[in-house]
Amino acid sequence: MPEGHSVHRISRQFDRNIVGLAVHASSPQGRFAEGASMIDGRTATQVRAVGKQMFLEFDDDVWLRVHLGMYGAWDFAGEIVVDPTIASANGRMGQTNQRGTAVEGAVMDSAGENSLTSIGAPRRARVRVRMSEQTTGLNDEDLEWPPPVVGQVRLRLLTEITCADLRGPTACELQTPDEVAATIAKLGPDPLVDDIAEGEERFAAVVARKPTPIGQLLMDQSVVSGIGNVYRAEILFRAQQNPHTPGRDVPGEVVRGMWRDWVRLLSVGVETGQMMTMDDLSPDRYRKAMASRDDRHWVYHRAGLPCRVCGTTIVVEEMATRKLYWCPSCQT
DNA sequence: TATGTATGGTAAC
DNA sequence: TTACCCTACATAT
Repeated sequence: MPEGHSVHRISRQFDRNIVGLAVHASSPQGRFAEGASMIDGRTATQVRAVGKQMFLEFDDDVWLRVHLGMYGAWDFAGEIVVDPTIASANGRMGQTNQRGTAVEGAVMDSAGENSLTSIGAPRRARVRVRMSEQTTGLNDEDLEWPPPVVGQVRLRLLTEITCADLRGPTACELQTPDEVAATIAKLGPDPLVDDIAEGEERFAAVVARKPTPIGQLLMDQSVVSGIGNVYRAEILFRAQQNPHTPGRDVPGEVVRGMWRDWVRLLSVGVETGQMMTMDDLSPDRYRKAMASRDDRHWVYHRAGLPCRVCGTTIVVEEMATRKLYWCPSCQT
């Protein structure tokens, strides 16, 4: 369930647990057997996340490109270094098992949001982690090593102590350095990869000459990286923009404002693991939001419900084959 | 328990 | 334009 923030979080986990180590690679499902055999035995040397794609480099200029698509997921298991920000976003993560034998170091309790966050440094814990917005604690059956393969695992990467399983990706392939560069070159700016000011220039320049509706441009990964259907709807609402306005007709300062908003939202998303788009509310708007319903979004998935700001019914329509939610009154 | 939908993108038609 | 990847979750039964 990844928009850009998820991929950057996954990349962090690879950086902490895989990079610098030799891996045993396999394709239990069989569909990436050839690629896995090419990786097998090599050392991971660096990881990069750009937009919704992740690139993992191995010895001898062998790169793995992964795009999770809609269903893809990485599951980490074994003894992993837990990112404190990831731990803080998941109350159940790092839970000790009943026997209490499998956990090393200080681990947060089942209530979450305590020790790991406050320590501010990664700790080792033996856990099973789904790299989306949910994690599971440790059960006795998870102690088996290597972990039993469950379901369709396209690629398994094993170090001495860590297991990373990839399921259901849209893309999982090996690339040469030139191919990696070409793939990245086709992508629009990513606030966590590119210089913020340069990214703003690139984004604004492209939007300024496009007749395409701004609602489509925000989803176009060659225009800006990492924005998906949720962030698109929310950014448009926060900027009070009609999704149908041609890019070139959106005031330049508004376009730049949307980039800067994405910079902020992505940062929040990476730190919290959640697409929180109602963060910087004015006190008045905040009260209204809290009074209406326990939800994280302004308009996403709220078709038929009253706008949190003006009460107008939120509408849904198809744009670029995806559902677009917006407020016809606030977004003009 | 079964069904429908989804945060994405590519390839085949 | 459609199939597909083949998971997770919400909702219906």
